Amino acid sequence: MRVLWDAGEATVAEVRDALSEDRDRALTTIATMLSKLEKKGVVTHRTEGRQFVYRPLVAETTVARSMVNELTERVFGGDVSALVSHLLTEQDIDNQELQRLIALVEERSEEERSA
Amino acid sequence: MRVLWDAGEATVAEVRDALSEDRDRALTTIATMLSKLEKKGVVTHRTEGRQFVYRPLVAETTVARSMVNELTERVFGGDVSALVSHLLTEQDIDNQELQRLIALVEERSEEERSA
DNA sequence: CAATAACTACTACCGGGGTCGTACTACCGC
DNA sequence: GCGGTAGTACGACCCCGGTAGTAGTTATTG
Repeated sequence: MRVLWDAGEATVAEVRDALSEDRDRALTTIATMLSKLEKKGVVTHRTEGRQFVYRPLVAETTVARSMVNELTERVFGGDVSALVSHLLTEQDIDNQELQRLIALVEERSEEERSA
Repeated sequence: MRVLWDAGEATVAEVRDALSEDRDRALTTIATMLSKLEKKGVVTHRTEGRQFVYRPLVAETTVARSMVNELTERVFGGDVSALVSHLLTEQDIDNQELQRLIALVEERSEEERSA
């Protein structure tokens, strides 16, 4: 998952190490997960010595897109504005964050105008 | 779930009817779901005649908040701006939608300034 | 060369969400 | 009063994601 996105590729042990701050899983747990992910087609591996080096097959943004879409659909009936509105009113957003959001939206607005 | 949010309260049959556009489940399916939801503490029911009338116990915005939080955490490392940025660049947003977003952000910005 | 360590393969288990069938109960119409 | 029906209770499955143990295989090392 995330580890592979960040590292580009990694062995089972490397993935486990990268995840070790989170919690300690058995090595076989990681190996099983990676196998299952491979069976699902989202990662692949090559053999290097006697280890497997795994590599993601789907881009992080692709997954992000589908997850955001799913959430927008399920929770906000597909209305992106409703999601943003929720963000602005229900989520904790400090002033600094708000400034960044304004900058983002304005930037996008610029692009749109020149397009 | 959603049906109860919308209707305020509903019997098993009403929930099934409201969901029937989606797909046809057996009545017992709905009843089981509602029981499980009740055991989880998110809905409750009163008895009216020989039917149960279910009512949500948690607000929709509460659930929305936790789901959005979870997504923001898992996918964007807790960075709300990253989520919005993703929305602006990766998701399909038409001009009209963008205008609404701008209005929303500006409105929020106003409130912030006067606070 | 033999013991051990490093890895993967395979299988199992658990919990949770979703689906339903069967059993039970109480009411209603005749 | 009795049969049928409307409705819930309970338990059974299935699938999936996460976790891990055990077995088997290959390399390493003394």
